[in-house]
Amino acid sequence: MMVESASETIRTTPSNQNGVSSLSSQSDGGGGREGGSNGDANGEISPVDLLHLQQQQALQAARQFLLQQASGLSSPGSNEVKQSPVQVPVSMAMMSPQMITPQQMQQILSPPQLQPHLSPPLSPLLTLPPPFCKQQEQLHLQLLTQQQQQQQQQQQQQQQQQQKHVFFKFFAAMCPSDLQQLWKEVSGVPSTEEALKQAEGLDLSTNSSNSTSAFPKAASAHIPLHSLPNGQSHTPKRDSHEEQSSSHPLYGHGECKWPGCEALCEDMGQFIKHLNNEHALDDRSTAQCRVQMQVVQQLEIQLAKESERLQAMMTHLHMRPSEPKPFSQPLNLASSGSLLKRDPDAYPEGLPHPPTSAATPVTPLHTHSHSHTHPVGPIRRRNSDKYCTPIASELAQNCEFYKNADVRPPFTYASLIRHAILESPDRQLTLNEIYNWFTRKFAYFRRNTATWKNAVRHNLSLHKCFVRVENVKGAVWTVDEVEYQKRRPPKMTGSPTLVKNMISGLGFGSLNASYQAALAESSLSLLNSPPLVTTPSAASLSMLHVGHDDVSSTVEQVNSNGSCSPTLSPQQYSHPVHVKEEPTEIEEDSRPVSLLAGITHSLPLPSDERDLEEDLPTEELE
DNA sequence: TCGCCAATAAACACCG
DNA sequence: GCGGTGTTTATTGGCG
Repeated sequence: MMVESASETIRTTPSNQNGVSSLSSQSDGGGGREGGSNGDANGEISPVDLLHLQQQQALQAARQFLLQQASGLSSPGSNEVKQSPVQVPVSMAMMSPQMITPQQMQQILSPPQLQPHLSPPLSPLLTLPPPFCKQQEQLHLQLLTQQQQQQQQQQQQQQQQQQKHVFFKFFAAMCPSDLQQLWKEVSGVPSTEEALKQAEGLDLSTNSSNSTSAFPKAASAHIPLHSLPNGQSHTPKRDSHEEQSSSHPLYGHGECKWPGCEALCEDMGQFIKHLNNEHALDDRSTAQCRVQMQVVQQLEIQLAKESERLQAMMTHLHMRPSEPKPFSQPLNLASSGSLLKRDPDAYPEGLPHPPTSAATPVTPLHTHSHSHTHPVGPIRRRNSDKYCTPIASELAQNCEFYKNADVRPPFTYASLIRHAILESPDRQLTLNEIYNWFTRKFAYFRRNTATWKNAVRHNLSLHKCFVRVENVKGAVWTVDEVEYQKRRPPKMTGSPTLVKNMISGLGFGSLNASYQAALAESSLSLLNSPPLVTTPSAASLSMLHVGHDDVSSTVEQVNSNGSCSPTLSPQQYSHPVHVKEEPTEIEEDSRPVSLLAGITHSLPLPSDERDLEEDLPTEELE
């Protein structure tokens, strides 16, 4: 086979020690991504416009609904059972007919009709265990409680803007005008109608016109005692009143809860009369219901988004929605999967299980759809290769996760080795350094050392993309990027879907939309990275050498900047292997050198038997 | 079912 | 002799 002496494998290129390595520190997580798109949109709400008015009313109702849901006030109905609100999944709560009170709306939006509007990611939420629902519920509660406390204690406008930011973030899916309106109402900035009513002294809430209490009356009034975390006690003065009067979903606190109405009604009879008179089945009511439907739909969209995010998080944590695990428990992520059958000591006795992401501050973001299916724990398949997972971005986003969680990274050994080498300043590592990188970056590789080290050595020897170079200190391993890109090229041409993914996902300096979105969701400002391959040749090579995870490698060049470890500039990343230095060191700080040029530099290998079956696929360069 | 590929295990050689 | 390193082969299993 590949019987070649060590000297034959040594490939030396007169390269400088340009391991100068632009150690671009991880770009500070920008955040504020939503600031431009969502928060700044100025909702021009014309008070004259009936539609806008109705929308205002609907939004207010949505606010109240949200607060009700968050506070666990399940229903103001007479037979209301004060049970823990977390019993009801949020998605189900969203579907509560309270929201669409009029019967005609219930007819219009029967559950079967609503189903298509619910995106699939909702399903896991529906099956979420109560603890998880509790957590989400408590998140909402915390958000609300924090808002209330802060607003009650502090009057600083800056803080209000912060909360506004949070709120906008939460309702990122809603249109800006709606968001602004929602915030306006939630933050207590009265709308014209509210201001009018408050001026008339119709507001019975305790905060009435208190300028310091910007929190909406509905929020303070609807948060029950039992649902507050930490035993905080909100004692709304209306509790007794509420219990008495809350016998109709649209009636509470002595006033009509019809969106935007807030008409005072002494008792239920008066309310019923008011309801029949003012909110009869007419065009106006129907339009208001329509607006309310839109509000609900937007909330559902937001819920779907959040659910999708949740599912992605859970998927990344290898939590099956149908097989939920409490967050407090360490995720035995390596305890299932086919490979584990051959992994007898997945959790060796006495070996402390590294904390999982539940304990780590970093929430890993997994952007791969395949994560749903691939087995947890040790995996044989190289997901990164198959699904073009950007290893660098994955590692950049979840480096802390992998450091702490005993989770096998969804990458092949080859990908990891390559990443380790390319991540090094000199793009060359000794075997021991590769070992150290593995153990340093992945908690998973802190055990079974014999196994994976053997695998590393095996991969280093097996794959032609890894070049062993005799260095002064000994042997170091480098990456022949071209060889790496050339791995399994025929598969690509034969796989239309993959090709399609490549094309759609590649592009010069651009990531596909979903990936961008995923990145945008992350705390890393990866998109602030400099453009991709700068040199045309390199770009074309990266584009055309679309091997399995070539997209990943291309994307990696961008995302590596977001890595939590020393990273490489795109040029460096795509730079061909820069092997050991020669005595005749030629200053060749040719960062922008193309991959094509790199071929001539680092791939002489005329008699390299490792390249037997390989010839540079010229057709790929077309 | 088959082929490809990666992971795993193991054997062996070389070297300090 | 020992351990680290490197190479090679065989086997297994996932996946298209």
